[in-house]
Formats: sequence, structure tokens, C-alpha cells
Amino acid sequence: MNVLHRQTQVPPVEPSVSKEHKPAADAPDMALIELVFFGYRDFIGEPDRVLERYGFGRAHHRVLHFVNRRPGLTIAALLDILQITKQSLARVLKDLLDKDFVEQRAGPDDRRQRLLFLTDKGEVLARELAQQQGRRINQALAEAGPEARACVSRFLTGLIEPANRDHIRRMIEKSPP
Amino acid sequence: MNVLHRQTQVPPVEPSVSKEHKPAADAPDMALIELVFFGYRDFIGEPDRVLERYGFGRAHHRVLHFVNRRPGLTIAALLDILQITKQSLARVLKDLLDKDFVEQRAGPDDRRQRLLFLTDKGEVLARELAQQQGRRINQALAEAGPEARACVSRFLTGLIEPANRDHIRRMIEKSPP
DNA sequence: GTGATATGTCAACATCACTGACATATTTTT
DNA sequence: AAAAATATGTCAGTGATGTTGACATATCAC
Repeated sequence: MNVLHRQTQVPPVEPSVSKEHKPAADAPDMALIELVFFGYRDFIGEPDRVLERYGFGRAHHRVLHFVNRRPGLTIAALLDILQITKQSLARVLKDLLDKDFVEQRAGPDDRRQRLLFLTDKGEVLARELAQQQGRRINQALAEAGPEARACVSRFLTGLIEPANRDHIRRMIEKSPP
Repeated sequence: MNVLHRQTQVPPVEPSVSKEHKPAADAPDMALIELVFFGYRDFIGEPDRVLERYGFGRAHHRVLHFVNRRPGLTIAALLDILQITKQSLARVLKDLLDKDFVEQRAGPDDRRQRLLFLTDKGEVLARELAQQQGRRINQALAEAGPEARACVSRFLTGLIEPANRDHIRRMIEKSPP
């Protein structure tokens, strides 16, 4: 659990790709397109290896993450966040329930609802995964410079479909710290 | 609908995600972790809809993209970039060859090699996809401010596994503009 | 009591990844 | 020239994750 505060030494800042390929005014920014691809792949890759230990995959990771962030989430709300079908969710949720990483309670107001919570075990795993990804992000921010977080946050928000932005922004803001 | 009435107090909603959740010193930066997820999803979503018209998926997109960027790429080099297995590549490559988006020529030096090139049709599609993603990136950069490109580029590079960085950086630099 | 809603579940299917084994052509090494 | 290494092709089987559509059940709202 406390395994994690070791590896955070930051290697010297290396020259970035960005200097090489300022794209022509209207040509697509190929370098950034590819960096998004490679960056995301490695961002996802490390947690993948941890999840394997439990026989879980990325879909399980997402459920763990969002239930951790928003304890008491309903099925419907989770479906809305993940934008997958009920069946896709049902499969991974069943795994997580069976293996005791997630538990359900009937909604206090509306007893049709199943509110989702992590068990202790689930919290431990969710925290481990979040710490890995958090470390990677912090490292990347450190290499990107002091004003990077605001830049990057605005950039990533800008990638989101405008119609979804407010919704996602509100969701992220409201989740517990 | 809103499940969270029983939760601890939520701070008042303010406009930008980046300002709200400066994470505690060691806590994972949940807001950025989630923005990477949502941003990538929408970054990928638009091309997906175009690819559907041809019965292609993301895997086809990646092949189109990298063959477009590096005409004359060998199978081995492409496998190295994509980090998938020969079989995974074979399937999508066969589709692209059959439907005349990609063509192969024997290597001039080593005739075992199959050098990959896009056909005219392939170039048109690759360009359309790249323009969509490029537009989205430019829009996001515009919203992120004038110094964003350098920031974002360093950040994304920082997400890449250190062992892969030089390799990827060289690859991106060397590709045609 | 009726109808809408939240969830669960079933069968069938598609895409994209994997493994491991083996085949073929060609180049390199001995 | 024979042997070994290399680049690619291909086969059979598997798994994770996504899809659709249909139907069942419990609960809520009017």
C-alpha cells in the first residue's frame, strides 16, 4: 500500500518534440496527434499490469475509479459516465461484486436504485491505481513546467465534445477530493 | 436523479475545473486523471464515426495514420510502433489491402520486406481523419492559450514510459511534415 | 391499478487484442 | 553449398470489451 513514494525522482527535462514540428498553419498537428496516442497508451499501460493480478481489465478499472470517486453512484449514473451499455457494465460489475471489491445497497429514497460503494478491498485497489496514474501525471507536469497544469487541464477539456463539457466539468468538480 | 445529497458538503461550483482541485501535495490528481479519460474518448470518437462508413475500426485508423506518416514502412516497423501482435495487425491490414486503401511493394534492398504505402483512396481517408483530429487539437490549444502547445507536448511526452521516450521522439521528429 | 422507471438477465454478435505453432521466401553466415 | 537467421504469412483457439434487442422484476408516481 505504501509502496509508492519512491520512484518520484524526475529525470532531467529533455528537449521536447514540440520544438521540432510547428505544423503549417492549416496542416493537422501530427506530432500532437501521435503524442496523444502514445501518451494515453502508456498512461493506461501501468495500471493494466496491476489489474491483471486480479483478473481485471480496463473496464473494471473504470468502474473502480468512478465508484471510488463518487460513492453511492447509481447504475444509471455510472452508465451515463462510461457511455457503455447496461450489458457491458453488468459483466464487469458482476466480477467486482463477486470478488468483493464493490457492494450495492438499495437507495434510501428510491429502493429500485442500487447505490454502489467500494469495499475496503476495493478502496485499496482503487487507491493503488489512482496513485500510479497520479504519479505519472505529476511527473509529466513537473517536466512540462510550473504553469503546465492549467494549460493541460484546459487543453484536455478542449478535446471534450462541447456538448459534453459542462456535464463533465460539473461532474469532476463535484466529486470528493 | 442526484444521489449525493447525503454526501459531505460540496464547494460551490466555479467555472474552470483546473482552478477547483489543486490536489493535496501527495493525493493523486483525480481531475486530470479523469480529464485524460474523457478527453481521449472524445478525441477518438469523431474519427470512429467516419471509419464506420467503411467498416473500419480504430485499429484500421492507426494503420492508416502511420502508413500515411511514414510511407514505405515495413511490417516489422509498424508492429514495433503499434505494439500489437502480428495477427492483430494481419487482420486489419488484410482489410485495408482488400479494400484498396493500402498497397504493398517488395523492399528494393531486401525482398522479404513488404513496404507499405497508401493508395490514393487511402490518402484521402487518412487526410480526412487527420484533419478532424487536427481541428480538435487546434481548438483545444486555442482554448488553452498561446503557450499551450509546448506545455501540452511536454506533458504528453512525460506520460510516455521513459524507456520509450527517445524512440518515440525520434520517430515523431523523423516523419514527414 | 396502471404505467413509467431502475435494474437484472439472456442470447447473439463484432472488434481487437492475445498465444503458439508452423510455412515460405529470402538474406546472411559459416 | 548448406545452415541459420530473418521478414512475413497464416492457422486455430481464446479472452476482454463493446454492441443490440428482448424480456423479467421490483418499485415508484399518479
